[in-house]
Amino acid sequence: MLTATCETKTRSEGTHQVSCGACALHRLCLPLGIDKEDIDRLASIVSRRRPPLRRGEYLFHAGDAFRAVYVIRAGSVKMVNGSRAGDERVTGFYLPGELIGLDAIAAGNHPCAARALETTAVCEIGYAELEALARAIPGLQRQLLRLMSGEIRHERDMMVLLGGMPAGERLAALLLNLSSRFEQRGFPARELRLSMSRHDIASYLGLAVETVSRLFSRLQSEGLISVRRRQVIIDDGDALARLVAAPLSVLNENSP
Amino acid sequence: MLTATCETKTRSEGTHQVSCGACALHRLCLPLGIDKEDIDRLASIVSRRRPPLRRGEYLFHAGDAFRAVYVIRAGSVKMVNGSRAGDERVTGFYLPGELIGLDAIAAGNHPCAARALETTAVCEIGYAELEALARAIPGLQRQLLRLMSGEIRHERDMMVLLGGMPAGERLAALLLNLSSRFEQRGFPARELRLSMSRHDIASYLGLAVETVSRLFSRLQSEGLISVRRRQVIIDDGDALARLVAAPLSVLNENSP
DNA sequence: CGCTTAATTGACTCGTCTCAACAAAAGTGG
DNA sequence: CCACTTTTGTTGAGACGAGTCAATTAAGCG
Repeated sequence: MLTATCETKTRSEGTHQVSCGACALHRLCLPLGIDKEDIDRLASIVSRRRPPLRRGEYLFHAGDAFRAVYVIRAGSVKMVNGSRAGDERVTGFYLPGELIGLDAIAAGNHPCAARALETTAVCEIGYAELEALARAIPGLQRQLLRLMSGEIRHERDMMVLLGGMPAGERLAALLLNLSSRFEQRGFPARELRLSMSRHDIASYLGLAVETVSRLFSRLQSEGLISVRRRQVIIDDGDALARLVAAPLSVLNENSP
Repeated sequence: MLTATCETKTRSEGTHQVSCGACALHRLCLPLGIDKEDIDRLASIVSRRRPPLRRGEYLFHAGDAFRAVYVIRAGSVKMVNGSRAGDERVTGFYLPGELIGLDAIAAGNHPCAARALETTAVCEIGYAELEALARAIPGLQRQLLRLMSGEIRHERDMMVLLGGMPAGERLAALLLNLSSRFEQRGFPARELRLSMSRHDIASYLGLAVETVSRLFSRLQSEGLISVRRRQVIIDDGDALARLVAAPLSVLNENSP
């Protein structure tokens, strides 16, 4: 196994072969707000996982013991909640620079599985080491807390979306969300190449696959987007945004 | 104003009049896993907010600058998302010992308002101080991260609930959740005195008030609970739990 | 070039929302 | 303390959105 040997060597000699400081994603990731020298200390506890995951492979399974958190380096990942097939639900999509596994701290094991949507490379960070280093580097602690706080906020927004918005607005919200995250990463904001299937999208948005498919068609026929399979072009982002912000029913302020 | 004077005095002289170590809630709250002496340091940055909030009063509003986090000492609070009336949505209910405000760290202001459901007392903890102290006390940092992680996990569970479960199971899940949290706090697990209105419950679960009302009636007629207004008795907790765990459709494992 | 999987579209069904009326508490003021 | 209004909760009838079932087309992939 030539490959395996090669990979092993890479790992043993090059835990921080490419420093976090030199990483293109450092503005989105843990290093944000950390001094140059401290970044090297961070890099020293980051290990790149040897072979990239291929489409469909699991980074970890639901129930796995929690040892490390991961940052997507390239590719994308979906979080899947639910042990047995059938009640499987996608709870999130993660792009390069995003940190996953933080939801496992409390219980000590991963509540969801992480599964690659395409060929995906990740950085692995032992949690014990991360926690210790966060104590030593104030900026790291701060950024870690910020990222977790942002995650809470995002999940809450999704709660509101899933709990109250009609199907069309859910899809519009997802497209806008992906668009802005793509843009942050240097991809064109209006040309999305979705790595996830309609099935994944439907599961994430709490809809049936058929509904998602119909919605893509409808948004296209209304001139808001152009769809060709997983290639989506946002033609009228403002209209999409207006959809999402749409005030539904007009209720009055009511007591406590 | 005798009361006001008294309260003011209490605050100025007794920021940590009742130490966190002596607090009945310390097993649920930040002090968990912290040494006795360190608890005093924690107590020194905790201030009790002077007059308790009365039903309907706000602890903070959506958009308020983020300065502190709060722990419910007594009473209960709802988190309300949405600026103007109409798109108001309840995103959570918080009981004694629970920490709120962590979702504000990332953006620097509160995304949701916190509103008292009944007479409610809180502890206020300046975030700058908390962050600094977390660096000095490993156990505190750990507990803070654990709490945030738990919050992420909980919000995610709610996402799954709201995205995929029928109305009846949503209500059942809420009742069971409240039941176990009541129990942790020393209240009887099967006799719930709900502090929130049907309207709040409906908003939280993403349902219409009428649907919630009907569901209470239905669960009662099925013998699972006994309802008299906000007094709920859980007669068959196992049946409720079975409802929640119910596997819906049987889908097959499907690729990436 | 078949075979399997992914995606689209149509017809019908069902759950939940909306509208509307009503009942029971809980305040409010004379 | 009682009539008053205002909340809060319950219940019914009809409408609509989204799910299910089913058939068809278009891609991947070996």
